[in-house]
Amino acid sequence: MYLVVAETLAAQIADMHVGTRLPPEDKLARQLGVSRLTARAALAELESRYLVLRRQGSGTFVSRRIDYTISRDNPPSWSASVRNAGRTPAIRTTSWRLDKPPVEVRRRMRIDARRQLLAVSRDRYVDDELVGFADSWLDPELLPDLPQTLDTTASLHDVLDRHYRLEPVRGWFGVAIDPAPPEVARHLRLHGHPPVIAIRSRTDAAARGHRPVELTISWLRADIFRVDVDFDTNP
Amino acid sequence: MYLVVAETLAAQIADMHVGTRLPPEDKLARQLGVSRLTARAALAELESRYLVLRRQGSGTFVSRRIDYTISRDNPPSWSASVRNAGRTPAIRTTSWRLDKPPVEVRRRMRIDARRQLLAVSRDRYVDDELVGFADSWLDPELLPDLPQTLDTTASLHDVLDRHYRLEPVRGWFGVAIDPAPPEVARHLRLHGHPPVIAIRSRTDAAARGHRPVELTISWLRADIFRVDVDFDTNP
DNA sequence: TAGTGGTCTAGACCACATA
DNA sequence: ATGTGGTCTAGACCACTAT
Repeated sequence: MYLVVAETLAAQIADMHVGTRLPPEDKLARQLGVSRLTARAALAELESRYLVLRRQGSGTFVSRRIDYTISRDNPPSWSASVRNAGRTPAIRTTSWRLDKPPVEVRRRMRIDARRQLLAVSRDRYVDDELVGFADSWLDPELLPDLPQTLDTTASLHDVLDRHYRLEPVRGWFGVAIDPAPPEVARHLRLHGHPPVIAIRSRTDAAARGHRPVELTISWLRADIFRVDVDFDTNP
Repeated sequence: MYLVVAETLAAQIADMHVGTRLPPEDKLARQLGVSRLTARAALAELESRYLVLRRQGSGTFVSRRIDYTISRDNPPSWSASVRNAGRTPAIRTTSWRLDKPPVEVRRRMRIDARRQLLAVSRDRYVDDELVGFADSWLDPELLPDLPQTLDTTASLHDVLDRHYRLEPVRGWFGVAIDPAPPEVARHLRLHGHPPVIAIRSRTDAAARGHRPVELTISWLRADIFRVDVDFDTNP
C-alpha cells in the first residue's frame, strides 16, 4: 500500500521543481486515507530513491541528485557540476596550516618524511546547505604565496591552471561509498551513518614533469550527489 | 533509544561470523524491554550500515560487504574478490545469442552497424545467493568457438587471457550507484528500488593492437559489494 | 509558539521461507 | 504448520525549525 502511495507521489514529483515543499505527513495521511506511519513509509521510499529530502522541523522537499562526473579529460570541477545542475555552489575555507602529512599522504605525494605541506580544509555548500567537505595537502614549493591567491570560492583546479600555469592533470584517484564515519557525520551534521562518497585524488603538474601538486580527500553526501566515474584507459 | 540498541548490537556483531543468525525481532524486543518497532528500527539501522541482511520469512543474518577493487593493473576479477573475502562465487550463463548490439555498444566497441556480436548474459552468485548479473557483448572474430571454451563458472578475463592469448586490458569503464531500475530489481528479486552498482567496462586486446574485445554492463547489489575504484592515471 | 518530521507504544494481520 | 520479517492501525509525545 505504501508502495502504491509512493508511486503516485513519485509521478507527481517528477513534474515539480527542486525545492518544492510537499504536504506534511499528517495531511498526506488524511488525504490518502492511510495512517501516518504508512504515509511515512511512502516518503521514506521516495527518500531512498533520492526524490525528496526530509528535514525535521522543516518539511519534505523535492530533490534531485547532482551529477558529478569523474573522467580523464574533464577537469575535476565540482563547482561546474553543481552549476550545471542549476544549483548554486559555494566553497568556504575553514582552516589553513603548514604541517607534516600522514604516511599515506607522503607516499602518494612521493615526498620524504621531513617535508611539510600546506593543509587546507574546505566546506562545500549547495544552495547554502552544507553537503560535503574536503581536506587538501598542497606542495608549497610549487605554489608560492598560495594563501593570497586562493580566495574562498575559487576552484583549486582553476588556481593551479590559470594562476600558476602548472597544467594540472589528474594523477590518481579513488572512489568508494561507505556509511559516514562518526567524524564525517558530525561535520556534516548528519544523524546515524548515512552513505557518503569518499573521493581521494591527486593532481600532478604536467608543466613540471608530472610532479604531484596536491592530494585531496573529499566527502560528499550520497543523497545529494551522483558520482559517475567514466574513464578511458587509453587516451 | 533505537540508536543505543543498534550500537549495542553492532558491538556484538563485530565479533560474529558472517551468516550468523540474530534473534528474531520479537525476542529481541522482549529482551531489551522495547517495543517490536523500536527493535526493528535498530535492525534497520544495522542494515543501512551493511552489518546485517534481513530476509522475510527467514531471519536476520550477520553480513559484511565484499570489497571489489577496480584498478588499472589488477585484472577485473570478480570471482577472486569474492574468494578473497572468504566467500564462494559462482557464475551461471543464462543466455547466448548472436545479435546486432544497440548504438551505445556499437560506439564503444567501434564497430559498424552491420556487425553482429555475441550477447551473453550471466548471473553472479555468492554462497548460492543471486547478487548480480552481467550482459556482455563479445567480438566473435577475436573469439572463435567461444561457446565451447567458456564454461559456466570461468571468469571471462581468464578465458581471454589463457585460451585466446589476447592480453586483455581494461579499455574503458564507468561506475555509478543508482536506485535499481525496475528490470534490474525484478531480475535480482529485490523489492522497491534499493541501490545497485552499475559497472560498464570494455576490454581491449593488447595482443591485437588494443582492438576492443568485449563490453560488459554488470549490476551488483550495493549492500553486498563495496566497489572501490583506485586508479592511477600515469602508469 | 506553531508546525514539522522523529520516535515510541501495543496490538494485529499478512507474505514468505523452511521443515 | 511454524516462525520469520513486512505492513498497518491509532494514538501519544518529543526534537527541531521557523516565525
